[in-house]
Amino acid sequence: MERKRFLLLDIDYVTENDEAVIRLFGKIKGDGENKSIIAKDKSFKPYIYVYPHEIQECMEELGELNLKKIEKVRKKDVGIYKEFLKITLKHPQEVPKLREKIWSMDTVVEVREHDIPFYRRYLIDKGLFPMQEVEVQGTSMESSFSSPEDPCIFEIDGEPLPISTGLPEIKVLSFDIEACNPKGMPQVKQDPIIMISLSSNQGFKKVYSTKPSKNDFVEELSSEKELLQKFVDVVKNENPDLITGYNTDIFDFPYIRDRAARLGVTLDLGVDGSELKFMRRGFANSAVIKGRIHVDLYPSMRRFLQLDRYTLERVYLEIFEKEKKDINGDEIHSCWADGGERLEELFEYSLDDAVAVTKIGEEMLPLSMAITRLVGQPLFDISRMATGQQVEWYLIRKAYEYGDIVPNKPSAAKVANRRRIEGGYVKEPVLGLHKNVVYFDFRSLYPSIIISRNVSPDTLVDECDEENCYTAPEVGSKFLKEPVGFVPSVIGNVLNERVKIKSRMKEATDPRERHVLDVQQEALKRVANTMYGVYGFIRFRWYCLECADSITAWGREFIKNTMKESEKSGFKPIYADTDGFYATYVG
DNA sequence: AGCCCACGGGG
DNA sequence: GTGTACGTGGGCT
Repeated sequence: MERKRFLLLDIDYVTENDEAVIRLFGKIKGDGENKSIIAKDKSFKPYIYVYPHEIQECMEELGELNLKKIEKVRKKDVGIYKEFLKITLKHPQEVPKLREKIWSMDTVVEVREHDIPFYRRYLIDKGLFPMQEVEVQGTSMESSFSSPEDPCIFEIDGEPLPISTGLPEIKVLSFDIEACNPKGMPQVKQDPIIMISLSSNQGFKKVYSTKPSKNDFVEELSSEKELLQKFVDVVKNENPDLITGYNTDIFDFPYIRDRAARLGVTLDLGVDGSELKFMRRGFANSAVIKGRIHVDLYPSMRRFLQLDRYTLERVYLEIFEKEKKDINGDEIHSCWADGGERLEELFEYSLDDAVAVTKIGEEMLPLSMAITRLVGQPLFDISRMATGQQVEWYLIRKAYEYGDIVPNKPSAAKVANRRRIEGGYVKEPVLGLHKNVVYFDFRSLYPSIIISRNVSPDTLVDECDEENCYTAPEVGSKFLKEPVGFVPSVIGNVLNERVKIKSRMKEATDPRERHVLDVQQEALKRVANTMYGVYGFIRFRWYCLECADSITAWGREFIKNTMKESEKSGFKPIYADTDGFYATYVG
């Protein structure tokens, strides 16, 4: 038996001999080493929980189904211990087939944790975190691929071991394609791809095109087919950990896919030799390359920045505070047709776009990776998730650690019935120009209210003696003082961890280490500040109207009291919103 | 006011 | 893939 240690980049499962096999995609990093590994684990099985009316009868009824295993387990459900049946199945795809059947049984109240994707379940149960290292033991297998960067195929025997270390250097390759149409947006049926630009965070800069240039960063290919083949070859040769672009889910990759299909080019970009594929994520598609993380920076930028528009130019200006050179979309066709100096400009613009994406990635990816390492789900998923969903998956992992059973996702009917909550306190501004303005910041108000008032679905009670509970103003909801609720406990740990990291930051002398810690504490802050939101978002598992209303009620009270208090010290409040208030000092 | 539907980014 | 965005703003009834 041998051991392998690698950076965990991605995870999925495949079916081999009717059995689900988890695949961990990683990189063995060392002195300039950039070797891919695919570690397979055949031992993990899917499972769901069943809450029975009467446990013995239910076991008997379930026994008639062809299940792998039925066990009695005790799990905490919204603060109360209950006996559940844990049902192990043979294959993840049995879950959607069987859960309806089981749910409709007379002996069954409900089915729980039936909608947690298999690879996510694996990460949670094994305590693994993407973008961290993992150590596995097992056997190296004969590789069946013949790509230049042949991955090591490894069969896991035993438990994978999470290793807590710093983040090794990540290799990022960004790309951008150009295609043009005289009348507007290029049409995939008629307009070829005219150039593909690639830029890496390790100095790679190239434009491939079907026209020549006097610039030496441009390489001419004889046809569009050759151009696409070159793109595939470069990706395989560079073997990046991450592939980034801007709106690549919606534009670049679908365009490449359709042109490649017409021209007969195989887009075998995956580490396992698999082809580029598309995943339905709701209404939009995402482009998936197995074993490499495709991060479309566009959805990430929508989350991280608060802007009126999210064009690459606008985002670039926001982050770097300078303009990026830009060619108007309508002009691309004439630049291409005219040739000469205008074409040279187009080559430069195209490369500049890819380089801009690399630069934006260098600024923003560290935060995405820190959130990935905190939440513990793949970067591919994290980069496309709303912050509320990130928090939900963080809580699902914590629920597993705490021995709590996860609430079900609400049905469409339930979502429609759920009410949105009243917002924070807003005081209309006193109009005019004010001198000596100060800002009282309460952004961390909600997390601290959740902790200090123990606001959680599992501490919410109908009736309680005044001394044993906290009662929210206006709404009157009551929360037990003891024991510490699930969400308050999780937020408490997040904030404690953040304090620890901040003190480590103060001690750190290496500016790079300080930066890494700074990004980590930022990720913790974001998760803590979003966490109260899970109570108020109607489609969330931990939705709790009373909790959400109580938090904002306490928040309003707190802001108003603080405003009143500040007046005693000579301040005059002029404007307040949810997060704090402005005041002038009048003495 | 309430409902429906289109839109975002990309060239 | 143990799946099916999301929030908003305009036009219309």
